[in-house]
Amino acid sequence: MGRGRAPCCAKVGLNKGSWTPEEDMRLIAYIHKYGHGNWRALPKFAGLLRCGKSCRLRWINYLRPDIKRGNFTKEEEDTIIKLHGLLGNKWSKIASCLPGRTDNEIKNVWNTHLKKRLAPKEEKSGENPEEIPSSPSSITTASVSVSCSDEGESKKEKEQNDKEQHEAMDDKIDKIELSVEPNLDMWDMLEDSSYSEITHENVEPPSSDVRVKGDDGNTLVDLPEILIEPEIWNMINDDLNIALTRDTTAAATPRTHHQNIKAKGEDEKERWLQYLEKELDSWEECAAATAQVEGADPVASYFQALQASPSPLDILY
DNA sequence: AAGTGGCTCAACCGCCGCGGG
DNA sequence: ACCCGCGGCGGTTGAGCCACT
Repeated sequence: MGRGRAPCCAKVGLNKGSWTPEEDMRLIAYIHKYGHGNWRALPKFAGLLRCGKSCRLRWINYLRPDIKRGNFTKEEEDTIIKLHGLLGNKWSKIASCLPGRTDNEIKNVWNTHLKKRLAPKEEKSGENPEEIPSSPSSITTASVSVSCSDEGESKKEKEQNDKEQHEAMDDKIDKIELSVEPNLDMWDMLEDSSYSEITHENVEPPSSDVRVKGDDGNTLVDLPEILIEPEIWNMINDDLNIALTRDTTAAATPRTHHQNIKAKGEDEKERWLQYLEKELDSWEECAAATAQVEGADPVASYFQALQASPSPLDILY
């Protein structure tokens, strides 16, 4: 603890453990519509029985649009190894150099795979791979030009940090080459669609740009942008593909999460599009219905409807 | 088929640094 | 100068999965 501050949230009455699809959807829909200016307050406004930290972690490590799924490539592993040699256990810094990968993921990969893989070499060479090289000589064979991004930072901070990092690196090394993919700046994309950070001083969330009009042309209700932007659905694309690949009528062979991720293909994409269209209709129906009731929550209505008519999400979990 | 041990990874925990009041 | 709230980070945990016996 820092200076005796209170816990980030009152633990009593809050959900812990694995996230349910409903919680995921609530978080996605809320963040996509209102942003996450205040993690502490977010669960309250999103109707989630989670602490802010849990929401933040779930978003950053799993629900973010630019998360890359699947196994690490050889290039990515090499990058991690090299950067770990440079930076040590600075997982967030390493992650910033691997677009689509999270610090948590990298940490897991290091602890479960790379560390062990390097262990035999360490025994042979007598070196400890976890130690940050004390001198540039230990990495003289490499030559790196790193393009890192710290997505959570403001541009000013980012520039400053980048400068400091590069200066620090320059002190340690001459030049190291890493194959780093071009940064995927999904945040820019999201921010363009009224995604900017907000504070939650008022109980009422800000109004949306997205509205549905009634037959008379009057605005009926603010809708989550999930209605019109398929990109947001990509966040859960992989998981939904799992559901869609299952044969819901026959006794399909159960498949693991990893197997399903690998099973993606054109057929799944087609079926996904069909599901998307169907699902968007569901949202519109719920939104139209809740529009008749002042203060009604379209998200809540959506999930109430889901209980009556299960979607692939229900099959998935 | 059942038991078991190892592995994976999502999630939690506690601490730290920063910035605002 | 100090206090406090918050976001972020790194270490750790444990449930679920899988391979092997």
